[in-house]
Amino acid sequence: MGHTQRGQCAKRISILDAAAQVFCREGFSGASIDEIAVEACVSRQTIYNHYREKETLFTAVVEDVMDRANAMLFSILSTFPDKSDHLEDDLTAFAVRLTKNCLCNQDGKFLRKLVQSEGERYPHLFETWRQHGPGKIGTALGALFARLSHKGVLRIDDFDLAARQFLALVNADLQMITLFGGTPTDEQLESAARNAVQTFIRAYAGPASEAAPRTPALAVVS
Amino acid sequence: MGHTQRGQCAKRISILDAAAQVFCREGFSGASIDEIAVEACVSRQTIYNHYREKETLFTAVVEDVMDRANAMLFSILSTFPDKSDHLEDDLTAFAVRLTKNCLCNQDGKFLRKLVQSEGERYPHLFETWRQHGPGKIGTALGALFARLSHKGVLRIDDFDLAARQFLALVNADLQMITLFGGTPTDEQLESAARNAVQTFIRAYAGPASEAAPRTPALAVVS
DNA sequence: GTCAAACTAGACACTATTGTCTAAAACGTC
DNA sequence: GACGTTTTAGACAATAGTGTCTAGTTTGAC
Repeated sequence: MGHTQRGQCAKRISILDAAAQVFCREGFSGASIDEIAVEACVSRQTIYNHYREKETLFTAVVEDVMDRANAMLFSILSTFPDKSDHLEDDLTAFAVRLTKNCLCNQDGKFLRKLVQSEGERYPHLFETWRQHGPGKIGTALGALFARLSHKGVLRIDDFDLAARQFLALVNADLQMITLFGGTPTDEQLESAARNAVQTFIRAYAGPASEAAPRTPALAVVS
Repeated sequence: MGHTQRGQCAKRISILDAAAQVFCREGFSGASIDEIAVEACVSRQTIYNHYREKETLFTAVVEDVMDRANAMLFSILSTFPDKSDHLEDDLTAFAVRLTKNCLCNQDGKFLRKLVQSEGERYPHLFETWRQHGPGKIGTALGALFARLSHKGVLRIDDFDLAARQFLALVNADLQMITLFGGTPTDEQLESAARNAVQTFIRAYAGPASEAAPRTPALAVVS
């Protein structure tokens, strides 16, 4: 048993990579092993050697993409602006990083599409993703917003809610583009992020919810 | 040629209905004509009589759902609060109507899922939908927000942007639920709508954007 | 160079699906 | 009840895909 790790590993990666693309393009039923084999420059039998059957390959691909996506996600989360004198610019830059590297990249597209189309068929597979991915991002972002709130930079009651709304706002301008598999340009990313951050800051800046519950009359500039 | 409209029409509806469910559940490739026939309580040949082939049936189903969804959408849009002394409550109720009858119902689920999974394969089919559906809802909602803004109830610069953000905020709390095909409860709908409306009003209420212009250049649209 | 492991190419049985065809049955109208 | 239309059930060929098997080839470590 010589440790031919490099060769095997290269094939594995090649297979996973090709399978991800084909599954994403055609869905689970529409993807054929032959197609994946051709795209991976590998014989069909090799695929069956590594992964017993189509479903095994599929779950392996999903787990692989999930791991990469989560790693990237928390890597980006760690760049959340901790101290900043230009909150709008820093939050915008953060939002751009987040969208570009997590939400709009290859893996993000794959997960959005596959969760949507095959999520109901593989509940446990995607539920772990939901917990470790979008579930965690909410609370993690929430914790980061909590820091900003405690510093008085923002005035936030419900941190998790604010995090969800932040993400939703960032997606507001991108959804139409990303819906058909399109990739937004850098300008679109920038614009979407800035629009989102401006609205977010307007909603959560200034001393609110102290005297007056939530009705208007809030001075904006600090 | 007796006008047996009722019988034929009933079959057509039955087929379209069953096909929508099966296509939604299994995707285009995964759905089999036999399955649809069984679900529609109809022989397979009848399907081939009405729709020449699988693809014809699929486009017919999509167009059918699109029409229903658009009709419902504009029906709900017409209930946008025109005059209101309780803006938050009225906007919340509107958001609940919108989510319940358009975004989270059977047709909304179908369109979200199928646009995502088959959108790239049928560009023209879903592009018309994009223009007549979500494309129009943005501008239509934008026009309604413009009215509120001109009355001084809200202070909005970019109406279409505000509309997109309103929709995004409403979805913020629902995405996690609706992602796996789940249907939110009335309480969840209410809560999501209220959270969204409160944040939206906080961002767009009060005299803003006159003393401190937040950014010179926005409104980037390609 | 040897050797074992991995890879390849192709044939193979099996199943599922599409779309066609036919003859019988059901339906609705007159 | 007769008639035309629609529906049905089933057989049917054609195609495509899965997963297995085998025999031959490459690869990499020693």
